[in-house]
Amino acid sequence: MTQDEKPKRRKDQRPDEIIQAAMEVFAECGFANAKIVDIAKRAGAAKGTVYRYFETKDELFEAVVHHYVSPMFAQIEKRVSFFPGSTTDLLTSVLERVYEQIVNNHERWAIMRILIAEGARFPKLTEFYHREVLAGAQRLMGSIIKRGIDSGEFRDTLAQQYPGVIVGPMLMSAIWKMTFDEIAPLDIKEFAKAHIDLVLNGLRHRPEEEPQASPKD
Amino acid sequence: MTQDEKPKRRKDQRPDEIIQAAMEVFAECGFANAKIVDIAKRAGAAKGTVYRYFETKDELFEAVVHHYVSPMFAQIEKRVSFFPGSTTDLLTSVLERVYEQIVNNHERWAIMRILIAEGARFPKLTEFYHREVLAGAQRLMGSIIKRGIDSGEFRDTLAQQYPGVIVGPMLMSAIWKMTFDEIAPLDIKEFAKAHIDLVLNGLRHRPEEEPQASPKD
Amino acid sequence: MTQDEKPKRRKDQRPDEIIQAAMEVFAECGFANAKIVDIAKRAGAAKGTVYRYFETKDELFEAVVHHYVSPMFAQIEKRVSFFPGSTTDLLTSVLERVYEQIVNNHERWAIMRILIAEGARFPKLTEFYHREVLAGAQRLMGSIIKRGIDSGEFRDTLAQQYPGVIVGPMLMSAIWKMTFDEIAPLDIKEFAKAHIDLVLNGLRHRPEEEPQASPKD
Amino acid sequence: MTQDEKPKRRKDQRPDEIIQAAMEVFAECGFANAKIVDIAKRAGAAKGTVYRYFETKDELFEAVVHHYVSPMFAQIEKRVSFFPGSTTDLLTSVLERVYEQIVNNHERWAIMRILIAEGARFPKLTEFYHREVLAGAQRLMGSIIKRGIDSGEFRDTLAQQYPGVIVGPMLMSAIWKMTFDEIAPLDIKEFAKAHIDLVLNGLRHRPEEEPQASPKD
DNA sequence: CATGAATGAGATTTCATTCAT
DNA sequence: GATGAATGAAATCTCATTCAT
Repeated sequence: MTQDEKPKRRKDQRPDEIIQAAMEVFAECGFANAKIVDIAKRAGAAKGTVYRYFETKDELFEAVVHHYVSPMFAQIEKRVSFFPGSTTDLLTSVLERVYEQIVNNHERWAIMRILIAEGARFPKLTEFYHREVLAGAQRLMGSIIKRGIDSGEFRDTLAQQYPGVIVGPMLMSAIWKMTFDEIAPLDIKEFAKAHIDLVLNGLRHRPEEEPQASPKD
Repeated sequence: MTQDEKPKRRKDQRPDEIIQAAMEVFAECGFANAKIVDIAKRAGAAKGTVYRYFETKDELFEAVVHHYVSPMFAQIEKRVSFFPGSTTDLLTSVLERVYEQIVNNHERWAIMRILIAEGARFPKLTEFYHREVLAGAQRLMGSIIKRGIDSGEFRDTLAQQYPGVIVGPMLMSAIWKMTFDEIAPLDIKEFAKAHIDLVLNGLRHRPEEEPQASPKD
Repeated sequence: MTQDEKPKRRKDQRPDEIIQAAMEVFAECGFANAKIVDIAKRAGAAKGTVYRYFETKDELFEAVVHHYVSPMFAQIEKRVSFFPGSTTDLLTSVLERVYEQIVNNHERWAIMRILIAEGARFPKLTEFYHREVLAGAQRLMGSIIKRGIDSGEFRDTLAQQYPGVIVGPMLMSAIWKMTFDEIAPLDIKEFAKAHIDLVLNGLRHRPEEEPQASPKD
Repeated sequence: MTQDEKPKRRKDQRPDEIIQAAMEVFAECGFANAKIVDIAKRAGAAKGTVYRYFETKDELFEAVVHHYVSPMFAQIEKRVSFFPGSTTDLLTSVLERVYEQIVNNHERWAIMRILIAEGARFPKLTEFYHREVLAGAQRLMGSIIKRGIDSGEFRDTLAQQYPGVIVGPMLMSAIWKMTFDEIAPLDIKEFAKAHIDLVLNGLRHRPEEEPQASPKD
């Protein structure tokens, strides 16, 4: 069936508008406290309209996650493979980019917050999130570290298998922003600097050590 | 005929039993999805009994937080000031100890998870948590790093002012345990090793550099 | 297909239907014993529907009071000022009219009954009722008596300042109707006669007396 | 040890103390809103103690009514039959006495207020109240008026059969005191004066009329 | 398609009543 | 007898979901 029989006035922006509104409301209220009415209102629609596109609240939440989560590290991953400079520069650039997203793409982190909170109720989503985001992040970090090891810049550390030790502070800063920032504001730029400095120094070879082979002394 | 069908209730355990049951249910379901009936049942009591001790669900949650949160870093902080060895050993020991708590004191992290999720509804609690736990953790980490700098072991880094970059991975592992462990199990021991290795190397002086803050001499 | 199976709901009758049902149930049960479900059922609606229009039971009660209370003496007051006959006839007519309302407008008196019972919980409503009904009644009675005094028909009595002494028996009969009528039925018509006779004789000049307040002596 | 740290409970004051406390709480809150706990506390006892003496809240309320209601007009009735003076004086004295009770015996009127409110739930009590109080009041008033008619002081009016027209304003003032006094305070003394004046004048013969029932001669 | 009134399951909360100590 | 912790029925209120217009 062709889709242009009836030229739609709005094409079909409606679902997207709703997803966006839902994202906002979920981010503000969490899943359980978000009310469909509020989502509808924020999308400039009526309650019933939401149900034309999403059968249940759960399904709407799933749609939100799918919509906002997909393209996070995939993009970066590609650029990484063509990055010309040193791995130090690469890692710096990647981390800086992600920190920018913490400041700018508030929503993405909000999703993680909700999954942290109500993951038990959405095992499928949790898995999806893991597959789409976390696994990607791990792979990305792992490959960067490997690149550094291969190039002789980085030591051969366990960090390669546990990239969470690299990423962890970012998660912390994101959560802090969302939860404690009003009580104790966090200067993300400086935090990022501190983080990158720590991580790079933590990964780098110590000069007296032999590159490549780093037997414990 | 023995009388242990109904285990005797000592003095006034009831509130504590309820708090414990509540902790468990909150940890499993989050705040919004936890049902008072379930908490009561798990405490071996009836709905109404919960309300004898806690006027509202909110108040019960507050009690849970207050009960489980108090003595986290305060203890460690004292021991730190008397630690005889090198700061490297000290930091290692502290991190290891906290990682143990991630494995053993599941509940404490569950509280943070709920606060992350519903902090907006409990600003007082969020503040309380920050004051009792996070501020302590920051102070602790800050003082350890300062000790290392003063002793000449550590570089004078921004990490001193942003201890979150040290602690971040721990938070990540805790959240991972609670949220993604079934999908992708995390070996906390190894993770801890990777973390400690990264952090120590990240903080340590690189030999070619001049120690920036030599021990006062 | 017939269309009268379900009587059409015109525009927005729902709130009014609910208010009416609520009035009935409140009148029968009092405020505390009235159950929202019963009100809803009597309005041919479901529990939740009541809450679409009235946020709380209290608010519903307020709406009931506001709806049934407004135009009680205000109307009469206007007609009074144009009444052509003697004040004796006027007072007689007014009292008769109000007695008719006791018989016919059961609801209005029911409201007073509830306010008497639970006034403490609804100070705003009590004040509203006083302002809309009682103050009006007092003003009305006061002005009628003054008219009679000015015209020389009535003595200049304290009753002018305490019109409650005129109206009191009406209140009594209304309460009696609602509370004791099954035990000892009251013939309101005769009661009214007795009342009017007593009051008129109580107010009238005794012939041997000099009219105490002749028009501007 | 001193003797009365714990005041000795003579015989069994307990039930009476509870009844008194209940009276107070019922008067303040109405029946439905009165809580057994509060009654117990005010009686200086524990919840359970109330149930040693009164099986249910309803029964307690009945006891309260029985206790506070019994001896209201019976006493007066006897004194009336021996009153030496004129019926005018008698009626004046009776009304004055009852007005005093409005001011002093707040509780008795509170009972009526509750019966007005929740009479439907307590038909037995309503009947009891009617029998003990209202019927008595009617009889009393009826006999006084008859005495006045017989003595030639009063006209032979319908008021004899509807004594509510005499008593009505008292009820009104009592209700006013309990419900509207904070909004518009009522000077009961003056109100009583106005009432008595109206009633006496309303009952008295008008001189030009032939006494319809002349004193036996 | 869009709407929002209507629904009712389900959650919280209250409090009369019971009963072991 | 007295106590007050425990109980659970019953009421209020919320909100996801349905469906007639």
